[in-house]
Parts: sequence; C-alpha cells; structure tokens
Amino acid sequence: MKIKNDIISCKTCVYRTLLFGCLDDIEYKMINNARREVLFHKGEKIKSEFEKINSFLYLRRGLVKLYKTDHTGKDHILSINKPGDFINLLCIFTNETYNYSISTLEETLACEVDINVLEHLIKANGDFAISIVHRMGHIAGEIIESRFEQSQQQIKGRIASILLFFADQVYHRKTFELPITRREFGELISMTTENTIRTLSDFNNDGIIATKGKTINILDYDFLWKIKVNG
Amino acid sequence: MKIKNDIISCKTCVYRTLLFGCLDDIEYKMINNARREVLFHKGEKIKSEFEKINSFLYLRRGLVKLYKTDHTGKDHILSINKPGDFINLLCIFTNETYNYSISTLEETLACEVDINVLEHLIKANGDFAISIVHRMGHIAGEIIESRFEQSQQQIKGRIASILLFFADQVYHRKTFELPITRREFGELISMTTENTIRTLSDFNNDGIIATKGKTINILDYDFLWKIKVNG
DNA sequence: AAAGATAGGTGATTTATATCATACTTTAAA
DNA sequence: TTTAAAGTATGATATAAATCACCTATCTTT
Repeated sequence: MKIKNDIISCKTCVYRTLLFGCLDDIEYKMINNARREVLFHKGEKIKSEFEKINSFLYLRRGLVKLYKTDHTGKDHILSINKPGDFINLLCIFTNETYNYSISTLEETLACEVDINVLEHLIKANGDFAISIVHRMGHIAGEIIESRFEQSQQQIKGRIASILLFFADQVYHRKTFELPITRREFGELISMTTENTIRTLSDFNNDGIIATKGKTINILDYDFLWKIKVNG
Repeated sequence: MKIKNDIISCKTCVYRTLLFGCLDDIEYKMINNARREVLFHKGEKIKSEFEKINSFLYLRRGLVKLYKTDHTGKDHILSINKPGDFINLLCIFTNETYNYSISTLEETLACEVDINVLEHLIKANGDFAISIVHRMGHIAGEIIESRFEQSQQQIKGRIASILLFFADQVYHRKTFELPITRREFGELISMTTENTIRTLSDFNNDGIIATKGKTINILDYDFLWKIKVNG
C-alpha cells in the first residue's frame, strides 16, 4: 500500500454524482481535507474482518473481493467490487469492526475518507443523508437479488452469471482476463474448485466460451444468458 | 386488513428506542399524525413485489415472510420477520416499487408511516438520519451473515438454524407451533419440501426434536446447535 | 357429509455435486 | 536454478439432494 499525493479533487471526480452530487463548496473542501488516495498492489489485503472501521472506502480504479473465512479455514466470497463501488458503505455506521475482509484482485486505487467527517455531513446535509440511504438500499438490493438468483441456479447457471458479470459489468467486452483463480471462482458461487474447472471446461468444449489459461472469450453470448436465466 | 383507531402513541411504544429515540416532541407528533395502525389477518398478502412503496412498515405484533416468486412460479423466502423489525427499511428509499412480496404468517399488527414524513425527518434531524443508516446496516449485516452461514451448510445444518431461530429469536421457548408449512420451510432454506420433511422426521427419530404436526419440541438444544455450526 | 384441495409423509430412483486420486503446468521462493 | 507450492485439469467413486410415485391426513368449500 502506498499513500498518494492528491491529484484530483472530489469536485471533479468522475464518480462524484454517485453520492456527493448534493454537497456545496465548503462541504467538498471538508471531504477533500479528510481524504487520502491509497494505492494497493495486486493481492493485497486492504481490510481484515474484525478490524476497526474508521474510514469510508471508495474504489477509483482496480478490483477487489469481499470475503469471509469460515471455521474450517475456507473462504467464501460475498462479492467482487469495481470502480464506483462503495465497498464498505453497508456496514460503516453499524459495526465498530468489519464483518468481512477485503483484498485486491488487481492494482487498486481507493479513496479513504474519515468516517467522522462523513457522519458530520449526514447530520448537517439532509440531501446527502438521503443519497447515502438511497445508495445503501441499492447495494442491499443487489445482495438480495444475487441471493435470489443463486438459490434458483445450479452450477452452470452460476458460472454463466459470473462470466456475464465480468463481461457486462466489469470489462465491457466479450474477451477478458479472468481476475480470479478457479478456486476463487468456486468460492464466489459456493461450488468446489474441481466442479468449477470442469464446468468451465464443458463450456469450452461446447463452444460457448474459449478458455486459454486466465483468458476467457465468450463465443455464444446469448446462449450464456439462456443458461444464466434457465438454470 | 383492518385499519385501527390509534391506541398508543409512538412516544410510549415499546419499540421506540430502536429507531425513534432521538425525536423531539414536535417530531413525534408528526410521525403520529402520518401514521396508522393496520391489522392483517393470517395468510394475508400485505405487499406485492412491484407494488409502489409509499409507507414505512413497522411490525408491532405477529409474523411475516418476505419472499420472491421466480419465473417458474416457485416462491423463495428471503426472511421471516418479527415484532420490532422494520420490514421494508432496506428498500424504502431506493426503489419506487417493492422488490419482494410480504405476507403474514399470523395475525399481524403493523404501523404504516407516510414515507414523505420519514424522508422529511431524515433531512431535518441528523441524529435520526444516523439511526436510520445504522439500522439499515444492521439489517444488511444479518442478510450477509445468513447467506454466509447457508453457503457452509447442508440440509441438516439449515434446518437446525431455522428451528433455533424460532426457538431463540421468535418464541423464546423450546416448544412452539411452527408458523410455516413444510413447503415454506423448504422455500426458506432452498431445499425441496420432501427433503425438508424427511430431515425433520430424521431429527424426530433421532430424539433431537419431537414433532407432532406443527408442534415442535426441541429435546436436545445443544446438539441442534452443533448441527447448525458444523454442517 | 361429500368432494376436492392442500399438507404431511415415505420409498425408490435419478441427478448433481463433493470427495479422492493423480498428473501436468505455472508461479513463487530458496 | 532448483525446489516447493499453487493452480489447472480430469477420471473414478461416494454422497447429497432432487425427482417421481404414491399414500394418508387434514383442512375447505359446497
């Protein structure tokens, strides 16, 4: 991890409208002063479960995984998060400690804002409070939706969902480098590594995707959607 | 459904401290005026998915299920909610419509507060905004936790968790009437009705619980906990 | 009281997934 | 640069859960 000198201001940040659209000049200054940019290298653990929360985290560049480790030592990935995501907003005002760990999957640039300043702004600016509440509901809705989806799917449907997530939500192309290992892929869909590998091989053999190591090329995008929706 | 004349005021409500502890007298009056008590009979559908959200819902007595119906017509229960729960807080400021349906499992008394008044209070009272944000995070944390738990469990562990939920969180006794059918039990743990029934029978035959129709008596509470934790 | 619908229950069989074993490949460390 | 450790891959087998079939009991409605 490396703390960077401020390069941009919140006011001109591309993600500004997502949450900070309603702040006035003085409030921007407050956020800007209470904030630092942090660069994490690939594979770095940003936060540990049970670590005290004292900042609001905001992804500017890169990719992270949110995960929990069970009592047998096995990891379970809750979600993959990308630029624009507020990766700890849901738990920030609730717990004194994180209830999941966060690690980077790529080199990642994040903004860290002192939690007390954010709390102050929520109290002082009603519109900002509403956007926080709005954003939290949005994140929770995605968790509910993905849980609902997974409970209807078998392994093929789950694999298809994740492949489409990377293609549509993260890389915006049909060919991309998978940022996770096969083991992590399994941890994300609650399946074993072996069956995850096998199913990716099946998709490859069936001509739905072409795999070469970490490179994935989606050949039959529409069929992948059918698999995602129907099982 | 039956609209009741106001009997109690928010100020003396037993659940006041959960969310409304920081309101002043004028604000209490606002909530009280914008609020109505509604009594739903057993099995009634309170809200439908895709229905417009225009009130904040607050359980005072009874029990409800939150669920979604998939494209094959099968229901998936997201959670069972009990008195003191804010059953639509997570999505209230996000969507214009519900993203799940709500039905009662028992006769249920709820408070409905006009959403605009709640939004006004969030904007006007910073401490109230903080308690809303705090409470939302708490609810989201429970969803994350239950998802993490389920992904580690097979059917026995899931059944044990639900039985302990009813005993510890809802009825506060080891003997209770199951408020859901075996089918709904399955919808709650993402297992088929048949296997749910079979596992309850197994628990009964093994002397862990005693079942008679809807009546459940937990005989070996500690062992049920072991099953919940270890699989 | 009869008839139909829903709920509870159990066995047999099929299917999906986990587990175990083993090999080869790539990456990281000594 | 060799060695060790992960990661990828695939087959065989075991286990968990779904499905199908059928039956009885209990509500609901007429």
